[in-house]
Amino acid sequence: MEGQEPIPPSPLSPFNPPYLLTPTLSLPSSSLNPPLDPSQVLPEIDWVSLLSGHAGLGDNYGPMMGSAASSVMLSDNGTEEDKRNNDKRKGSRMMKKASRPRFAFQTRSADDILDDGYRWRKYGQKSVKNSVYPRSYYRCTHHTCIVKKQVQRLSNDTSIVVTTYEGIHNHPCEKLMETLTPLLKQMQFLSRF
DNA sequence: CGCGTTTGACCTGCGC
DNA sequence: GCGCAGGTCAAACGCG
Repeated sequence: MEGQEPIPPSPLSPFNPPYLLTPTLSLPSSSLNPPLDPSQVLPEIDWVSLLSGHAGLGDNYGPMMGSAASSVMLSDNGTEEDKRNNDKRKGSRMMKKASRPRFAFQTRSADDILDDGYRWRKYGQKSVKNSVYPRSYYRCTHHTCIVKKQVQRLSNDTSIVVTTYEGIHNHPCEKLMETLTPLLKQMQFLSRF
């Protein structure tokens, strides 16, 4: 992937939900990186486990977010309706195999958490095999939103963070709304004249 | 006090 | 069936 020309964002991208555009990523200095060469990174990261859908890696493999990251995208449309919905435990403990779109990408950043405008709550952290760094699990804090993301730093290139999103936000980006609300009010005010 | 993080336990899926 | 690895829960804790 060449990553130089502007690449239309993927419709499945969590940064581009169908109904709204999020502002450009506000990453800490030096985070928006030169395009990564995935061939250097892919061998180490376990994309299959990261994306852990059963779809093959090659299914949807393409660039996204311009030069910000190299990425892997796939949507595992859970074809088989799961018969194992027997979540007799507290609530629905083990989620059925996700039928939500998953999207992974890499960023070069000193911070594990990139500010994508949404609010996330960490609900777990696990050390994973073949990786020095643990994988962190986050959920969107919006009460109606079930989007999750996983964040993991590569062990052979510690400047690279792999973020995997699962699902699409069903609510507006809060930071964007914060930014836009005053503007909208002003526009409404001006439009009266 | 509310919200977010930490962390150990628990659960499921999968390979052998 | 067993063990391992990954994913989630929830109590405890910290912070503003």
